[in-house]
Amino acid sequence: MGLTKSAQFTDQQNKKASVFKALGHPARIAIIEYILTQKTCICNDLVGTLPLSQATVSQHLKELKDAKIIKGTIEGNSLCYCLNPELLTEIKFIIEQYIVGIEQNDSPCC
Amino acid sequence: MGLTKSAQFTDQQNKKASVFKALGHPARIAIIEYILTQKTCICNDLVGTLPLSQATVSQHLKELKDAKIIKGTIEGNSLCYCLNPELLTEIKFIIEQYIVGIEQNDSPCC
DNA sequence: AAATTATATCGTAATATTGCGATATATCTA
DNA sequence: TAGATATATCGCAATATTACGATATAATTT
Repeated sequence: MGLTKSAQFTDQQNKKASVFKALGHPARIAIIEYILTQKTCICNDLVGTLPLSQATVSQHLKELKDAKIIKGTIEGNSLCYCLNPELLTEIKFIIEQYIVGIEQNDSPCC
Repeated sequence: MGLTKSAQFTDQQNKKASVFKALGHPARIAIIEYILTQKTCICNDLVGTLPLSQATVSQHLKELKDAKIIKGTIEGNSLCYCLNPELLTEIKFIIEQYIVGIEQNDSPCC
């Protein structure tokens, strides 16, 4: 057991879940919020900001990058990460659809 | 290791992360979407709908309930779960804040 | 009251995630 | 080119999550 039955759900459901999963760790929320405080992008001054080692920060960045929540460009001998507004907009739409769906239920019960 | 350093992040960051974490599993996305297809609330016809056992479905419902994404009321000898529009609206605000934050960066770089 | 139905919880096995030190890779600087 | 700097990846130990059968709880029906 312990193996998520991804094959049994739709691609859409798995895709949505993996984006939310990427947002589901405080370090990754902290990374997103740190990027927002910077006018330009970040490099690994994150390592100085977060209570985590360089290896761990790099791992979290990778997860955010894999989920396309952030994107990065090479900037000399360091990497420059930015938030991806397109993906955040998609997430917003998912949640909005859910809210609209609730409102359309003409007989709410709880 | 493997112990998330929650104490090192802000309450806000931990709270946001735990809501997203609750959304970060395809079964829980499927549960949310199933509730949306029903005019009234659900009980455990979910067990017939999802490829998971009753125990596992109940566990996922508990996580959604703990995160306040759904709320339930007793309905005879079964439980009736509904989505919580307030919480979904909060999630929408979090994402919107991030999007606004990006837009206010006058020198985007990626 | 006994059987049925609906749901929750316990215990357990398996997989996944988190975190870090060590090491690899790649660019920049002297 | 050698050393410094920035980042990624490997390998491992520890904790967390997922899933399920068995069992508990509680209301409903017969």
